[in-house]
Amino acid sequence: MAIVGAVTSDFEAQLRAVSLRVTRPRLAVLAALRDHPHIDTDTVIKLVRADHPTVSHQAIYDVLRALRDAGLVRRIQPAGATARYESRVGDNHHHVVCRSCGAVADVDCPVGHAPCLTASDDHGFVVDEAEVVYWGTCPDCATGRTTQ
Amino acid sequence: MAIVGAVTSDFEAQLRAVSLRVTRPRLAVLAALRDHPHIDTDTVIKLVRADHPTVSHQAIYDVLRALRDAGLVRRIQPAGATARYESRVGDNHHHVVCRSCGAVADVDCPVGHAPCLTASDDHGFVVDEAEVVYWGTCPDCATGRTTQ
DNA sequence: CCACTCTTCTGGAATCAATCAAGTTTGCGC
DNA sequence: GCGCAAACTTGATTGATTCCAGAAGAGTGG
Repeated sequence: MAIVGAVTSDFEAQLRAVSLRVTRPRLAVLAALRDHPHIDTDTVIKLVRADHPTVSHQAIYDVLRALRDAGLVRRIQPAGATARYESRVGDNHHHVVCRSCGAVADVDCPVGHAPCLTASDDHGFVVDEAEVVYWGTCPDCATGRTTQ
Repeated sequence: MAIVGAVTSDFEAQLRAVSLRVTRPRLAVLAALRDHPHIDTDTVIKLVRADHPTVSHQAIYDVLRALRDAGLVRRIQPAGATARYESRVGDNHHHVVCRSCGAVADVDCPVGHAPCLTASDDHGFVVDEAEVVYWGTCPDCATGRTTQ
């Protein structure tokens, strides 16, 4: 598992770069986010416990919050769904969400930096980001309708 | 309060138009939504109980769901906040949300019909709506920072 | 290499929005 | 008015998330 080792030390560097201590739960969470682009909290807990059964759910919440505050991960929360996290940050991309199964896919932002849209009337708000959620039906749900 | 009576009968017409029974809780919820453009569930309960103290919270949730299913109100749920409802529907407008106090304001959509944006790569999804949330700081929080 | 300190993690309880279930009331067509 | 189905009341329950107190561990200086 030389590759895993190499990637783990990469995670370590990421953590040290933002002055966060390097702990097993944090490395495991980062690995889970690398392998699953749009992952919800519950799945993070399951994946982390596959390798480290003793990790508490509170640790996961703490880690995710710390990583979010440090800017290493982004939290997305489509209406009516539980929070999801993704490790792709910094390019201001958007998401397309399936109404029936909740699947999420990335959509590149043509502009690439925030805010990529300007409001017609901002009511005096200082807008720094425009978040776009495309709602629709994913290929699986559209064709087969078998997948739930 | 002749005006109130007139508006109440307007609500009554709205309900009948979508085959919903006219009940006091429903009229009270519609009145609350008319007076408060972006209202959360808890505030709806408080406002309705000001006039009808016996109305249960379950009734409010039922009414809001029925009105949403009927298309009379829209549910918006910015990440990290509780659900809010608005009675302005049908014009596909968007919202600007304050990061610090959660205030919401309407932003007109230049296109006016869904979907107003097209994804650069839709991953095979059939997109029917593009929801835009502008994140920023409202005038109160930007200047005084007193209103928190 | 060891001790110290502060951050992080563990385990458990609490909170809050929202939903579910059972029984009662009520709008509205007849 | 009658009766039925929709809607409401009461109360319990779920599920995601947060709070709290004490234990463990990471990083630092000796």
